[in-house]
Amino acid sequence: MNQFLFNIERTFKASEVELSALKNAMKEEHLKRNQVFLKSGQVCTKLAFISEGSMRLFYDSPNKEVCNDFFFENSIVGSLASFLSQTPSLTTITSIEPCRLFVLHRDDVMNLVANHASLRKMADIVVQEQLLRTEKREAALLSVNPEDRFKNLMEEHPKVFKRIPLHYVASYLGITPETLSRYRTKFLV
Amino acid sequence: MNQFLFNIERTFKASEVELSALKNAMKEEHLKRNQVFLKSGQVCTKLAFISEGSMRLFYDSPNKEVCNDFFFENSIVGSLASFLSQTPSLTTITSIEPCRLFVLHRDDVMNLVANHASLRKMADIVVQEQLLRTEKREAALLSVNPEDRFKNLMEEHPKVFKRIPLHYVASYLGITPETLSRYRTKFLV
DNA sequence: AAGTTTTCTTGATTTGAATCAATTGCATTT
DNA sequence: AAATGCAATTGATTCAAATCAAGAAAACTT
Repeated sequence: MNQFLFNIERTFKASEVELSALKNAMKEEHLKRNQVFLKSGQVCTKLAFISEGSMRLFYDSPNKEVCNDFFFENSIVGSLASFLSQTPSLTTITSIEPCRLFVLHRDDVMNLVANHASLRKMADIVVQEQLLRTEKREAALLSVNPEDRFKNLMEEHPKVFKRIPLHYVASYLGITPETLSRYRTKFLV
Repeated sequence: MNQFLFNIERTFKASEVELSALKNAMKEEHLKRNQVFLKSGQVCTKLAFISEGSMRLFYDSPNKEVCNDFFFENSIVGSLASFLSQTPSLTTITSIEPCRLFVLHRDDVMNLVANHASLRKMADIVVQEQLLRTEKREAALLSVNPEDRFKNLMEEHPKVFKRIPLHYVASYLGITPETLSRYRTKFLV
């Protein structure tokens, strides 16, 4: 949590008052491995700052799970689309490793952003980053072939391969676990 | 423009005052075929309501263009990520058919949403819809095979095939024009 | 209207990833 | 430590889409 608050103070020039308001709203929660944080169909009523651990966000469509994203310590997790629109989430979010979370409930978030300019700015940036991320991901899925997507991920986020089960990584890359396994032997040995 | 204002009045219960504020801020502009509305690298400083015509938003990466989305009359176009963050746009937006636009500049948008609750609500919903749309698209690109993506698009947005050059549609679907052509003969004849 | 360019189609071939099928490895449980 | 179940690898085969290569058909230009 301190890391989070420090980032906010530095990045958004948040005041003491704002920081303590934020701190008071955050409740510590723990998840074991493979526990559900948000189930698709439910409305997302909370966001979490991940202090330790890793999580994944995925579509659990009838036939197969599709892994959309991974989250590690020092990032904020939640279904923004559902959280903002208060409509049922299309995605499920679960822990991968055991997690220490600092949870913010929607009412508190709404109060905080309504009353504190720097926190409003922070919230806007969370949304912007999500928009940028999905825009890039869309383009990558359309224009980069699977093998290069693998190479890019290896280069940009090597820890994904160390901490995330590979069949989830395969799903994230849009390939089968077999193909991922072959890429690994092809490029690592 | 009237269609747009009517929608806003009905959906967001905007008052007379709010509607006329919005109306005053909108400037009519016309685009010929294949004219640029926003070039990648530039900051997106305006949004447009499309009154007539069609547009496309795409990544113009070095090797190939990747078409991310199409827009038709009665929708709002712009790079939200760039518009909100005021960072250079990753995407380019051009007209496909000749367009009649009603353009809103950023300063005006910011003033309108700061001063009018119903317009703020509208802006939030524009962002939410974008988040939902990209979330779904991501999942579709990962979990639906190209042929089914084609069939879904045929079913959900048949006008795309009538009004958009097919090589753009192919790019949107993540396939080559040749493959799209084969799907068409396979399913239509 | 003739010519030029762009878009779309059709066919032959290649290629890369999925699928099918076992096997091995690893970790959790008892 | 043995047993169970899940995860990852490896090999053989199939299949779907890309690529390569012309042509045909529209759509602009002059």
